[in-house]
Amino acid sequence: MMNGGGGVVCPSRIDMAITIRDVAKLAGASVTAVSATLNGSRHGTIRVSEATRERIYAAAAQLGYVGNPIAKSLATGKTKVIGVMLPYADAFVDQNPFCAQVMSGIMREVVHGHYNLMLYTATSGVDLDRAAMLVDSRIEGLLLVMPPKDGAIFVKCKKRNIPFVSILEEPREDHWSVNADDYTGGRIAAEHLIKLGHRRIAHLSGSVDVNTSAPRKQGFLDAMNEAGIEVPSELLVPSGFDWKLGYHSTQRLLDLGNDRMPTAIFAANDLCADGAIRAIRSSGMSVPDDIAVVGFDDTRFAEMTQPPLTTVHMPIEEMGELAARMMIRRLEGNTDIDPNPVLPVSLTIRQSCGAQSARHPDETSTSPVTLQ
Amino acid sequence: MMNGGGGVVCPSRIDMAITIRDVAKLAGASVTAVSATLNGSRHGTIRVSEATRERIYAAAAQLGYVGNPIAKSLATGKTKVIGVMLPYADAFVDQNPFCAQVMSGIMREVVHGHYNLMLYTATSGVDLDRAAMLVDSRIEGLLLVMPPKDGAIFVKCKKRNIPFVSILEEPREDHWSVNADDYTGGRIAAEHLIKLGHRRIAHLSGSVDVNTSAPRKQGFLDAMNEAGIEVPSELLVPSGFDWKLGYHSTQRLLDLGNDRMPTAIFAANDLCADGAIRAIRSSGMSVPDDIAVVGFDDTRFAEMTQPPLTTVHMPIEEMGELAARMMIRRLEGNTDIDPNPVLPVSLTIRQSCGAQSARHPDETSTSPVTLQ
DNA sequence: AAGGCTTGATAAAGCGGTTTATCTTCTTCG
DNA sequence: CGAAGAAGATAAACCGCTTTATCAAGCCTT
Repeated sequence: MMNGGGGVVCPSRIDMAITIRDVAKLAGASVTAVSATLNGSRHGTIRVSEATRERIYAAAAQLGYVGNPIAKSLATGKTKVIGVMLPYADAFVDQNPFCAQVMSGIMREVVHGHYNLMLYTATSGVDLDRAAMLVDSRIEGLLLVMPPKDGAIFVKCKKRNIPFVSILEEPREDHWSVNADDYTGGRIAAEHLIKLGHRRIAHLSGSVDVNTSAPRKQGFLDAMNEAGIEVPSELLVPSGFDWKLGYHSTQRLLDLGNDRMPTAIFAANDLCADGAIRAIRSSGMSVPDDIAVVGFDDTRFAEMTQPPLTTVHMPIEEMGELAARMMIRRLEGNTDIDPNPVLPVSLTIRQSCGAQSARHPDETSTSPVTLQ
Repeated sequence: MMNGGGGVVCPSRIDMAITIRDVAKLAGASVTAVSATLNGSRHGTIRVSEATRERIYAAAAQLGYVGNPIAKSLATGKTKVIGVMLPYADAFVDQNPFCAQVMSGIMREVVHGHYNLMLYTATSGVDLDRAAMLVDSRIEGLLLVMPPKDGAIFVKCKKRNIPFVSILEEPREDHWSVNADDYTGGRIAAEHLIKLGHRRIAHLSGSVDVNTSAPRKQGFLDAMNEAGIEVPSELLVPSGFDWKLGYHSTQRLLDLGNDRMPTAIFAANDLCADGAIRAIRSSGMSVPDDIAVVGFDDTRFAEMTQPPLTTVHMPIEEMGELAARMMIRRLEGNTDIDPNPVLPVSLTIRQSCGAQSARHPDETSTSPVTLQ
């Protein structure tokens, strides 16, 4: 022994946390034994007797040992961290609760699976793809919320060999994704309005570079077509996911005059629908009496419009949850996973479509009717 | 060359990324040289000639070398990761853009400082303090958004020696925090309403366990007092930060009858103010003509109420930004930092107070008037 | 009694970086 | 010309943990 040969051993590690060696020393056991015990892993040849284990637990407790996840990660190659990439769109993220709700779902599942969550966002001026460069080997997998079509980010993930699941991206052969049935959503919105007797129904469509816009529109058109109703092009207004866009688009519809104006509007999403409602009401007309409005998403915001919004319900939190679960199962070697689940949508009926009478706002949100 | 001598070198590390050793070998330099070069650190005795550096850069580029942050963290003791702890309150987080806006600010600064962001949230059923247990040595510092009063989380951070900055927590000797001037906010809201001729002004106060509630109320009371206006207790209604609470509290005020009903309401926050507006309008009265309403926060949501909300402006994103900047500066050894900054507030005048006439909704939000 | 399991335990080799200590050369100067 | 310094480079220790060999008994077997 004699403390020989080893050179200068730092005598007092200042401000250093308790290490596994400290525990081993105090317990009179080997580092190996401590590691195996504390990880509960009956590893290969490593066996620890009950007595030793007791001493190790006691020592760990006494020292207040909390391992070092960084060292663990380096040794195991696993970080237990999942990344989430959020789109940046100022008003969108701040005004639309969609992302917040997706995050709620993701968070729940991530915590449940004992993972941690690293957040990435494109900041103004820096786009999603550049933000993707920040993604490094700190994370085991990446969840992409509403990624841009064919973004360079996919290429980067593949090159770095980081598995990813995107939320709201058209299902693709080589991508894992979680989607809602936008097409059917468009259909049931249209069918509902048709059933209520509407014939002149307008659609405010979402921006073309967002994946959900096209199928929602197509579902709407198909339903109209099947009902034998022709949709004049003046009622198909390119709009967007912002309420101001919805407002202006609707104003244009109102400008068509009494005979050509629609009696109902199916909007790209809830925010857009809200814009429509505002435009209608500020022109002195009533929702739903003069013009009915149906939205899409059924975010928390939909209960707050006046009147409360009838809207296509997407299971938003569930989508976040599912994406996270798929990722975790994949990371843990489970191969029995549907790579492109499409979640069903339904119709949440509140007052903006006229199918349900107006009531006090605090009652409405608690008991909307759900169809389909 | 001959690939000789090295003993059993694993010939094909499957799925392994390029390491610093690979670069060194290809460049014909030492690992030390590569590390020093790539970090730009002219470390103590380590000098690298221009020629060698060239070769190293070339080799790194050729191999597509992207270091391993985990290994780096283990070696340096720094992770370049900052944690953010968000409060969990379902509707609150999902409906109120406050947290989203704070996060925007934080994110901007974190990215700018070349840090990464780890997100923690209390999930339903698991409270903030339990969530704090998840906070481990992966992070260098923690930002707490609206932490509970005297939460166990503070104790834990201190025990683990993790520096933290909280956003919206009463300034305390031993805590770093970023706050807005809630007290003055209460004052200017009251003063504004008084100037507009109101005498019977009600206050819907926030829940007592939130730090901002008391000073906002006190500022309001002091301003009223200084103006020589007494505030009957029936006009001081305990409410909360949810619009439904605001709705119900306001209904109670309306039930007081014409002579005792307030002519103006100062609400705890924007959401609560929205509830007040709804209650007033659904009882057939007008905002601001019958009753004026002023909110607090000036979140993005304030532009969306009908009529658009006059509200006390808090620099929300700036608060997030500042908290993150304080943390980063602290982590980098800068000691010249005010540990308890209080940011000034102002009054954003829109239509709900009657000081500005109603206009089209899309114009209003772009040009609100700012006072103070 | 020698060999074969099983049980309990450990030293030591990574993981992929950083950083210290040491070692050549090559200048430069008294 | 010899010594001191500077420049350039590197081996090896270390960060804290996991995991693979390897070893030492103790207990059966045949």
